[in-house]
Amino acid sequence: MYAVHPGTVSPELAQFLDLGGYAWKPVADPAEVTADAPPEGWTGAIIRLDSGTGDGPDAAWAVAQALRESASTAVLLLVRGNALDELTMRDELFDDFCLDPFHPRELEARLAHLAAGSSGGSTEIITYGPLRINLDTYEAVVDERPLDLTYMEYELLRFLASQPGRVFTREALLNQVWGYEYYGGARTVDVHIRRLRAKLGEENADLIQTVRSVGYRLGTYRWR
Amino acid sequence: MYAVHPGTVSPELAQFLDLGGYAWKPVADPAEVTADAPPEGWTGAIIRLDSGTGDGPDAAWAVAQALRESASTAVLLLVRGNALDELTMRDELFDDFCLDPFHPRELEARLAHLAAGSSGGSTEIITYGPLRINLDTYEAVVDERPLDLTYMEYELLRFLASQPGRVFTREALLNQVWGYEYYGGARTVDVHIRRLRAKLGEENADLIQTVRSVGYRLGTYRWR
DNA sequence: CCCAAATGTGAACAGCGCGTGAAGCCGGCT
DNA sequence: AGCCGGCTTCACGCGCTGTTCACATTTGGG
Repeated sequence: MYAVHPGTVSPELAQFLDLGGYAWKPVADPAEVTADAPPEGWTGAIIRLDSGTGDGPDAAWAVAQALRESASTAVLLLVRGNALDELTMRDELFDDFCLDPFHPRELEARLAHLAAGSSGGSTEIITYGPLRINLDTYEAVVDERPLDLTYMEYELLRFLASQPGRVFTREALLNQVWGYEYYGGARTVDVHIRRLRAKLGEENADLIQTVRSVGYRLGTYRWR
Repeated sequence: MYAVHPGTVSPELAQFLDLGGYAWKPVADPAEVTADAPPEGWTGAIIRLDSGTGDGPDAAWAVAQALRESASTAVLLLVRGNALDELTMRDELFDDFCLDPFHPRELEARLAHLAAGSSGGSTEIITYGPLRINLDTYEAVVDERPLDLTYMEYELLRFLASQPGRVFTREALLNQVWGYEYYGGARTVDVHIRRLRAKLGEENADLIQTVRSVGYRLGTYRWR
């Protein structure tokens, strides 16, 4: 079930949705996002960003925000060419957009792509080089070889991979991975890094790099 | 630096990229994805999916896969309207697409959206002339060449680059970079400056200039 | 042109950070 | 209770890295 804003849907869009077999429901304002939400949640959302009519773009953005924040729904914007500037600095409020008037096949492809879930926003699988971390199943593989990680090792690797290349100090790692109330030696991090490297194998041990006097990072350019 | 496939770039795309100030490099095949990768990694990728010419779509998909898997680069496809069917079932190989021929403003918006989505954190980068310092990854590059700096060298360079052109006395550098409680000879600064110049290379050694009887500074009016 | 101060250069020393192996410690399972 | 896997801590040694010194070179002034 797709949420469509504004409440008054253009004939072209309505025809496209009906002919394509999409289930949809108009959503007029942010309150209806939660009130009219189907039990299984929104499949996605199509929001027309039209600066000329209705309540203006602010209402559209409000609906988009409500959808993203409350249910992490994939949001697709329909924008007229002259409203492209509206998109800047609001990248976090939508996943994709389509120029309006739209080509039915393009819009169809975009909806399919969003449904496939491969958009940049909330991914369940972190991939970096030969490394792959499945956040749902708590599994990590490197070079298609599954890693048998302990809890702390997994959490540490996942955190490092969440922002590849960025250097984290031992204190930062202790705070973020172990928890803010943790008080213990910083060398503990070293030992876990060592085990991780060992389990990554000699080939990919340099995936985790040491930045002397600073901390560790999940490598960038230097591997291979 | 964007990766652009195929190697023979259409005039329209080349013009768009050049006028927009995008740094880009053609990539002919998957092998070049890693071989020609810039030190800091690809910013993104633009791949034309054209079923009619060249090596066909398979080569394009291969390049896309290499970019996604090796460096988790954001991939944007340029597709002609009649090639939209190619996209189905390959959602995991690209992040976004744009119909070709494209509207420059739409492509620009899509690239901006991809850039905003891929960079999870707020990456702070100091740029000065050929020099670039990434504060998050503790990496420094000059002329696209990565510098292998030690901790003190990096801290010193970062401090000098924080206020380009300004002259710092040795005492000021010792206080700000080494720490207020530091007690040591002022000549220590000279040695680090020397090593920095050496690692910057003969071409860019004059990025750090000596102001006799005063101290050192990064760059002059020539840059900026 | 000479001298002195300032800076560049090369090398050696010493301290420290990090990797490593191994030993404690704690909770869960049989 | 006894064992075991996993997290933490400790001690040791190596290699990097910062610091220092002696000497060469440059700069600027008298």
